[in-house]
Amino acid sequence: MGITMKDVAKKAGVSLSTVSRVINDSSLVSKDTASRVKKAIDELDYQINDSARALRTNISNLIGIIGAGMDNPFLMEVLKSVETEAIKDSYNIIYGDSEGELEQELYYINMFKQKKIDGLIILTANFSQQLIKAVKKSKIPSVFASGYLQDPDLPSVTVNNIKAAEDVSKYLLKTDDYFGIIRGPYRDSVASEERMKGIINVYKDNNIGLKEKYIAEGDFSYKSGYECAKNLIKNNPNLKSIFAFSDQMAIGAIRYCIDNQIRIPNEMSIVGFDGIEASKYVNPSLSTVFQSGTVLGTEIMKILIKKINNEEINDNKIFIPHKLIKRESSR
Amino acid sequence: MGITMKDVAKKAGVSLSTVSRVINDSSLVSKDTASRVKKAIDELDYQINDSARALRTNISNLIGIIGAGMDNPFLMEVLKSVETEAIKDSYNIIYGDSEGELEQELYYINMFKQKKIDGLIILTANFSQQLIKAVKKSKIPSVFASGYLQDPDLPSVTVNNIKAAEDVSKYLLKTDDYFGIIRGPYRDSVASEERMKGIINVYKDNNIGLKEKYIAEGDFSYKSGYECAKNLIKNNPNLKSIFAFSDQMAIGAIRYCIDNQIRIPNEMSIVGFDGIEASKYVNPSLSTVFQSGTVLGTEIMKILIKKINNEEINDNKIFIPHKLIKRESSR
DNA sequence: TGGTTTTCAGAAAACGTTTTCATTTTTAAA
DNA sequence: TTTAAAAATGAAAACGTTTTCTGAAAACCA
Repeated sequence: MGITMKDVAKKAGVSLSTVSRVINDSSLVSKDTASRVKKAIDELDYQINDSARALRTNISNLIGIIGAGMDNPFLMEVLKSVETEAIKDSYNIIYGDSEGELEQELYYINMFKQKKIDGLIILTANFSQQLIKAVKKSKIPSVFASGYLQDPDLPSVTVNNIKAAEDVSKYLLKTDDYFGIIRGPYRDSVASEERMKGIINVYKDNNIGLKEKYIAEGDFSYKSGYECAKNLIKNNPNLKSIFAFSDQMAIGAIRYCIDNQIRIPNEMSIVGFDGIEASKYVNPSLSTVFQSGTVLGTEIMKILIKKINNEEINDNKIFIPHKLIKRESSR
Repeated sequence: MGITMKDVAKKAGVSLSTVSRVINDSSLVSKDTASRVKKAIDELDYQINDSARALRTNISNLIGIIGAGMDNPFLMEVLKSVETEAIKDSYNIIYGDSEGELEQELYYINMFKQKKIDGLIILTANFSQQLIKAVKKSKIPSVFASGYLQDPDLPSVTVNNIKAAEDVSKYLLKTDDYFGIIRGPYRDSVASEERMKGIINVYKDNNIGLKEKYIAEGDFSYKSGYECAKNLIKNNPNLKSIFAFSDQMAIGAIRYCIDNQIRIPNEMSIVGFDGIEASKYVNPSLSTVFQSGTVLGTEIMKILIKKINNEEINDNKIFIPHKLIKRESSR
């Protein structure tokens, strides 16, 4: 088909080995021949064949990402950041959307294994024990995002969900006796569980009972935020505050209040989570726990590349900073 | 390293060729041996090596996407849809974010060529003539999204930008003599130019002059929407309506009005473009031109797969439907 | 000068598939 | 039965790299 190393070798009057060495910046080739080879490469517009190289070296320069909930701007920011970091080391991102289904996750792991990916990133809001097991079994260097992992072998990079939820809880309980919670899905939800833990901590510290009826289960979407707000408010007529586990759900909740003439923040305080760009612009602007998707992505790649290169990792449980930002949607 | 076809062959007591045939569902292998081979594959948990296969067949089952502006939820929806379609045909998506820089675009094209991608999707709001030329030169089956392409060889899938802009213009001119425009970047912007054309058509039909001062250049972000609204309103004290070329910019513009006690829609009508999910939930809810990112993605893949398979394509300029949705942000 | 090290370059094997071609076995036809 | 055709299998080459091993040339040292 195209131009191969053979053509370059012939044109430059050297052997295949030499061309290969030039391409890989091997030291054991003289400047003279190196430049001659480079010239030939340029003139022929030679492109290396990565399949052949991958076959021979068992290195694909591919990093797989299994994601879900990509309608979430925060995860998007992470994805973009990961890509930006990856390309600096000449890694390409190969992306699969599992929609949170285990079956699909396993399917992608399989595909990615066949593609000989060098590293794997699990970028889903939830993950099940089976997934963790499958990732471990695959032996692919991996990093989990968005939830603390018990397993000491598997690195995770995430905001400190417990601490962040504590911050929000303390803030809301300053003006209120209790607050409604719009959490993420129960199933396999690591991050949501951690945040619940933080809330429970603060409730306990204040000797308040956290009742079941304060809690609604959403799926991080605008729509579920809207519905959950409706349920919470109906079940708790005196409710004055809501903590939603994503900005999108918080915005949905705001919309419910607006549609029902509930004034924010006078009659209802709403706090979100993530600090997506939109949170600044919605009306009322949204109080939220800011975390940087860009930082998250960068940290993920840092640790993943270390794993790929078999470098020492002193700490494989990374927490990225978070900050409670108070805006118009809360008192 | 791992299990290879050789191991399977040995275990099943057949030759390499036979194993290969079983894997590829070749008809010329007896049911008996086929099931024997399959059993061996299962028992050994054999995984094909895609590098080797790609080397031999020159088919990678990889589709490259060069994207930009992935903070735009609409493009994200397209990306997700493309991935969902692709996986149905066992294609994996390999994604590069060019940030709209030609240099990076070319870099990715190069990388992708080396990876022997089977197809290429250009998913950027803007594209330059150089990019088009480079794509064409690469000989990779390609599809452009989000702007009509002159070149008869290159397929494009997009909303009918001219028509959509005409719809909005007519709508706004019903209650107004003119309106402000927050457009996309001038540089290489195909979609923005098309929309401007639509606006100009309607202005001409109504014998109105479209003045320079009605136009502000944004970059599709919330922030630029905010800034552009500021400039437009300052330069046109009597301005009553704004048409923004993305929902994000429209939401930014809304925020500017709110911050400055300009009542929407009484004193200012605002119409966006894309119909992202958030447009329903913001306050006031946003009038916008809805287009389906999912449909766009599906159509892109349909045509791309045809190109990859060298199938006849009767029409390689596809327009997807759009619909002007009137909500609270406009009269 | 002769010998030793260092530097540079080539030959050839290997990576794991697919596929062509040849061969054997089975089935069908006579 | 014998022969021809069809079906099933195997051997081996090929895809385009990297890398080990070996050898030649150049540089260094005494």
